[in-house]
Amino acid sequence: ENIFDRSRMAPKTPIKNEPVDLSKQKGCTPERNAITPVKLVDRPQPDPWTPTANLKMLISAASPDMRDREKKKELFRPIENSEQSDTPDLSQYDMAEDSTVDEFEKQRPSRKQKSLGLLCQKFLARYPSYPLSTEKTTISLDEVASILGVERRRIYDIVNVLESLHLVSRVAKNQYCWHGRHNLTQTLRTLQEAGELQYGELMLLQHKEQDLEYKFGERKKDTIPDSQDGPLLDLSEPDCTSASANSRKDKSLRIMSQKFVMLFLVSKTKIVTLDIAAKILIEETQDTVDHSKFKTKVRRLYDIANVLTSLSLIKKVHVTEERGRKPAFKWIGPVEFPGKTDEPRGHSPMSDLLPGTQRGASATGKQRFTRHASFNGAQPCEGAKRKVSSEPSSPRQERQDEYCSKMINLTAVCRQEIEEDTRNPSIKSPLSLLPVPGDSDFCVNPLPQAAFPVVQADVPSLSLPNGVSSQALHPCVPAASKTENGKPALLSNQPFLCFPSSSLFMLCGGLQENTPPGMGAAGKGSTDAAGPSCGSRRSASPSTPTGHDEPPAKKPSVEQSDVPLSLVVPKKPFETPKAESTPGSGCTSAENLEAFPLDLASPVAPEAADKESTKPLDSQEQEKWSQNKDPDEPSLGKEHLSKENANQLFLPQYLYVQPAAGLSSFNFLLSANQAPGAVSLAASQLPSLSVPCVVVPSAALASFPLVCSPTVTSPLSPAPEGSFSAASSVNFSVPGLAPAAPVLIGPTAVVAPGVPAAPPEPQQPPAPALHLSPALAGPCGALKLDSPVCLGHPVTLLKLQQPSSAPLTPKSIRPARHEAFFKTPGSLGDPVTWKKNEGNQTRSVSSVQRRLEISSTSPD
DNA sequence: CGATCCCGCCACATT
DNA sequence: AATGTGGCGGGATCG
Repeated sequence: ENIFDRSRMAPKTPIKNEPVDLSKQKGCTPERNAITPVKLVDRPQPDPWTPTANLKMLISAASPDMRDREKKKELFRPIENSEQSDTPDLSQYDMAEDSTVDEFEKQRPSRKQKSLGLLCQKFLARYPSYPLSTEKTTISLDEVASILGVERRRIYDIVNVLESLHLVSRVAKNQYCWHGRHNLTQTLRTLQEAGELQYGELMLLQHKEQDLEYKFGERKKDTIPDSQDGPLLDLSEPDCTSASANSRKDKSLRIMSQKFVMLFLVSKTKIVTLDIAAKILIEETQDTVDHSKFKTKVRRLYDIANVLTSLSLIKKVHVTEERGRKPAFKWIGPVEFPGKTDEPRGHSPMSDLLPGTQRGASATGKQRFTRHASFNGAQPCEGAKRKVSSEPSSPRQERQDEYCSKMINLTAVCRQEIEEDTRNPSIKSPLSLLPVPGDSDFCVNPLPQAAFPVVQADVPSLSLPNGVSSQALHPCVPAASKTENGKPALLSNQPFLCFPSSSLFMLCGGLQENTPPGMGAAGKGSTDAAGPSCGSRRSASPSTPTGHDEPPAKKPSVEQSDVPLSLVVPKKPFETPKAESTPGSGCTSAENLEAFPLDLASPVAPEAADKESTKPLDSQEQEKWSQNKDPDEPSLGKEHLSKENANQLFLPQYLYVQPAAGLSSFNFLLSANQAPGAVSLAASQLPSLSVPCVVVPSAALASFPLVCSPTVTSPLSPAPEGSFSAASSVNFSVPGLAPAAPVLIGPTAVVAPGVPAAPPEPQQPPAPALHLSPALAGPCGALKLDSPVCLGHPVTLLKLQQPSSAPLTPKSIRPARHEAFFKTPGSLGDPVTWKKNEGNQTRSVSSVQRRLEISSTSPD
């Protein structure tokens, strides 16, 4: 009702902002247009009394939806968009005018009408929840702001949150790409996994203390010299404050939003009180926490909560604790994500988003440059950039990591009594990794690379567990398969294991190229197997893949999952905390996510494949990535097998990559074991290159060439888009990487490919290098990679450090965490292997192995 | 009076 | 320097 008033009023208000210029708005995509026919009017200036009022009016006039909505709903509640609207408007208008006009005073729009929640609903109403894959809808901030009648600032609030869930991705300045909820499930799954890592323990405890927070020890990071992880984590966080160096921005709403969501996903009760969330999010500081800081945090949480409420993911409730009632929110979105779910990266799932925008990188917070670097690296492809001129991305990338996390205590969360609902026992399962595929084009983002680094690490750990899980999803996969005997198999199951091989595989497969990303959607996909095309991303179906969140089974599956995992799982309660400190790992969660896609994709992929294969739906997707995949493998043995496999993997196997086209001379060797990470990275990042790979059993590198198409080809270079996509994955593109990453390996354990390594900056050679051979580094960086170098080392792993990516690595960190989890007592076993530094990763591996009981020895 | 959270200043980033 | 982003918190409203 008020609304109307508003409208009328509007005219009067003086405007301040107002801006509205429609001019620019261009539009967006066709779809959009269709949807919203109107755009807006004109008029800007007016004389309105209230500032916004006029805008609103305009807006309303313009978009039917909005209006409806407004009226209808009050605030939050979900909206569906309906479109019904139109008609009414007119009438309204009229009405409005008549009546109120003067009163504006009274009526003022009431604060509620201007609430972010309502605004968000309006925003969401403008776009389809499940847009066709085919087109991408672009969103112009200016346009939307004017249409909705709000200042741009408010739109940023909404978009930032949506971006954290991958419902949109930033394409360029002032431009966002609407993805809808297709990938929401995947995103949530990823967040859940990340959340478990970070907060899992806490949750377990939850009840125990409420607030406890432990501090996680100090993060350790010690080991890691360089990188990334450390930094991220650790530092991370400061939250704000200081600003200083790290970008303050990094953290931001986006990250906060992801963390907030993570808390819900990890919580058994699915209810999180604001104060607890705020404490957790504040991370470190808690103790100290200034009251003001806390207050600010809460404020932000309200902002996020309003958006999430509009998405119908949460709802407000109150919990009564000892002290009394406290405001809280309950998760009402999907709870479980069966293993997979989507995967598909086909479309562009989140990964896209992530990478593209910012997420990817990350790395340290501080250096922003990195971004650039990354870009460079990544970019090579034109593709990437092509799209937007201004890409946004670069900059932000990093942020995420940053502070990842510190995790904290959440504990409390659960316990309280909630008013509304009770608690559910449910829960989550564990971890699976996510598969996320990346890809996609739409987003364009160049930066994918970053991500993967992390991945590896993580993956391993988790993965297995679920059988389900699998997240695999990914596309990647299989191709190669076989490389070594069994390995592949392994892959499938285990995440980790797989990597190596998988990665390779992927690469190989990829090589082929992918079709151009863009291609039509449908067409390409065709088969999986065949599919070289991987790239395409999307093939087809728009929605299918993931299946929307909704439908999916959310819960059902859930339960199952948990159990299985156990192995790896995280649970490690206390230890972890400190142990790993997790520095990095934890943090990254968000990033991870992002990262995941990339990485995961590869590694995981295998698994995914399996599942998928199983599943019907995915077929498409599968296709994509799979291209080659071998379904066979999937086998399912999953766990068991995997273990075994794993072992195998760990064994000294290495992969060799030959130089391929892209790289020129790049040769890689990966250790099978760790490689994963490495590999993955590569894959992810680089879109372009394809490299032939070979795996070498232990020693002999040379010999086998496996797979891969030697040539690469990738004419197109899908780089940009494709990169992730399955196809992409396949290829290695190294471009970016190459430089950055040094792939090389260190003789021993390397640790980390993932984790540790991450050098902060690309540019620098990573110092981290812990192991890397210096030489390599240099070259690599350059891009050029000299392969030779690498080769030299016997063992080695790869690590890529990417320049930009490097930062990314941090994400990897996560893995570390895993380690922690894993960390078993014994892990230390190999001397060599585990170095401290690497420890993390390595360790994790080891532990894993252990779990697996692997005998593996060290390479060589 | 506490819970919400709009509003918009202003710092930082990108053009 | 202009413009895009978005942290942040005062203080107005709501309940």
